[in-house]
Amino acid sequence: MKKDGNEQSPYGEVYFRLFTEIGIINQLVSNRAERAMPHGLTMSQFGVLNHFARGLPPKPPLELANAFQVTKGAMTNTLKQLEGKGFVKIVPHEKDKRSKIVSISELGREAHQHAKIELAKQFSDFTESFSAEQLADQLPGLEKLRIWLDENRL
Amino acid sequence: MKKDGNEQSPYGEVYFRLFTEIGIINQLVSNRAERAMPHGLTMSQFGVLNHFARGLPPKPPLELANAFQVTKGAMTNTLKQLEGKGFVKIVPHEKDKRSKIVSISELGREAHQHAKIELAKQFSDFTESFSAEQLADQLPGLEKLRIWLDENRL
DNA sequence: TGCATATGGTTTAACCTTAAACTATATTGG
DNA sequence: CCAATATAGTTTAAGGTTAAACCATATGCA
Repeated sequence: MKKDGNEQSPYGEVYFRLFTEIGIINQLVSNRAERAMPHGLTMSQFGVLNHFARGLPPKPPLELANAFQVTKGAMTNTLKQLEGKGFVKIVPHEKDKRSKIVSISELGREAHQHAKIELAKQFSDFTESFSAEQLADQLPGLEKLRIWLDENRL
Repeated sequence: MKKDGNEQSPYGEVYFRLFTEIGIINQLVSNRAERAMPHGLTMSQFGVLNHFARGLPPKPPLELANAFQVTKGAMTNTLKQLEGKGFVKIVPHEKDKRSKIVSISELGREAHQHAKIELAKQFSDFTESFSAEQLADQLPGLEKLRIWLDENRL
């Protein structure tokens, strides 16, 4: 238990390094992925399409904003782009007139599929260099972190 | 080896999920960390201070831009902020008159130390919930990914 | 019922990042 | 040596994000 700010404490270093690694990986992966996106999709837009394409049910913008950890304003913008491209449908909420319901369109499903193919191409050199087992081994630990961080947001 | 765009292939799903987890964790961690930053520091600015505070030698802006995977323009901005706060010193490169050399100042070291303390506070609930071993176990695999992605940038 | 407060969504201003144009200095090859 | 090209850094415009102000509708409670 270090008492001053020198903070060379082994434990502090470990979680600090872990988050640093994750930050760098995220940067490098996003960088690659962005460049591969078709239809002028941003990662945020792809994220929303992917959410619904995975089979999750239609939901209001606010729920999407929470799911993706962005502000309502950011989601308004993302959805406006997607709607403009015809990739999502946005209809008024039947019970709550303040709210809306977002769902993916057929065109949106096609765009998502296309985007996944482009992503697979963009990462083909990666997928050739790492085995599925190698990657799968990392997943449970990361999921634990993600779930905890998600349930303990400040 | 799937042939169409359905892309439900187990392998595709694994690396996709891995990157998704990393993206979410990064978002949640950045969110927390941003709010804890003292001195009006952004994460980018803290990153630069941290780089030098870890003992790495003075270097030109371009090297920093490469190290952090941002454009030269972004680094120009980050360094301008840091210089304005007196946290880094920027002097002309002696041999190459196009270039400069960035180093951390005493004030910068103090700010970095302060920031690390605030970060530790902000993540105290996290550090109480995960053991150092648990986190350390994740590191080697992530480092492998990071190194590969860094060496194989597009 | 009706007013106070909370909630969903949009808008605005400020800020950060990128890509690309631009300036200044280095390097290269004829 | 000098013209062509490359490199370091700055600037600019466009776009995304956040926080906060702002509507409109809901909810709670006297």
